[in-house]
Amino acid sequence: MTYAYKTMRSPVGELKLVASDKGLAGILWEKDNPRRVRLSPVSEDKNHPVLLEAERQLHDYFSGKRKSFSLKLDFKGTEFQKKVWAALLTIPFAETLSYGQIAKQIKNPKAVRAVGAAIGKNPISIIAPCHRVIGSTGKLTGFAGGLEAKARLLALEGRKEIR
Amino acid sequence: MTYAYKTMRSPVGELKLVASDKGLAGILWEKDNPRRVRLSPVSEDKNHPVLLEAERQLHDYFSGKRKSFSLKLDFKGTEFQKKVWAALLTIPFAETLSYGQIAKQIKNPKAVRAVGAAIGKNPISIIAPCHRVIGSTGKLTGFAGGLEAKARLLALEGRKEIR
DNA sequence: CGCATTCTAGCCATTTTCGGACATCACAAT
DNA sequence: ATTGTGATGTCCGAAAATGGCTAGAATGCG
Repeated sequence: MTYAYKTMRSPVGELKLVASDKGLAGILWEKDNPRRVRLSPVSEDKNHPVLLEAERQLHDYFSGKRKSFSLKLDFKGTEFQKKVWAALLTIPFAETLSYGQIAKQIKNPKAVRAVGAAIGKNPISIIAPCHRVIGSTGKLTGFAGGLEAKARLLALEGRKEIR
Repeated sequence: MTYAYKTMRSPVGELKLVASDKGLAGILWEKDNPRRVRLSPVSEDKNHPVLLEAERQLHDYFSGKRKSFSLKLDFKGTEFQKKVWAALLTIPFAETLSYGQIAKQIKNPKAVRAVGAAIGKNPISIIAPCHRVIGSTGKLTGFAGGLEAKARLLALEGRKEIR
């Protein structure tokens, strides 16, 4: 199976959208480490319907016209990771949770570091809002797209925990 | 990708023939350990052209009417293993070689045990004649289908190194 | 001695195992 | 305030174990 992809510009740099035959499978950063998220083989398809729709919704999001997404998503990962990523989808626009709160939510309160690792491998950035997960102390800790981008996204949503 | 399979009776027990879209990929023994050769997922297809042809040639072989096979083979394995299995194909009907001789033939004369291990994982038994490889002392040593079957095959080819 | 059998130490690709490192955090002990 | 600890899933590298072996040495027996 081969993934279709397409790139787009955004306020947080170039994004690479990736789709499988089941839905959107990835939103990757320009300088994303290829071993962070493994989606291959890929081939470019600038007219893929899922990718075009994703691009449209993202544009709306970046211009402030959209606060939630409606797309078929196809998460590739382990059971544990899928649970974590599903939890991300429940965080509303402009709100934040800590890694520990996510751990509790998936009924595995001690798996805090594991949650961190799983979020670090979130394939569908932005739509699965890993940027809304911050340290329990309020620090931004880490972000695949760079902490700058994390702060930028939160600012876009009206929060100012930028340090 | 899914493999097609079909079973057949033979003088050395029931055989399971497996084909990929590129050719014959396996001939497995009835009580073959599933982790010896990994070909999955599979689904039964009693009319698969490659499998039917393989079955025909095997029948001829067992009834003494055929001394060599002519089929497209699709070996799944590492580079090293493929080299070893390719060497097997060069052993003529009714002849035998030792593991050390195979090692020499693939220009890796010291990789004797590695050759043993690779032959132990030969996916296409009988057609890739692992039964024609015996210890340097003449002993039959090992065989995935059981030493009995090994002796049987060699006897069928007119040799009598049965101990 | 001569010959057969047993032991031993190398050899090498693959598989299995093990130990850290991680986008953490609550709690306890300095 | 700062530092240490344990709990957790996944990945990755390194290290160890595992074989369908074998040549040569050691051993045992007439």
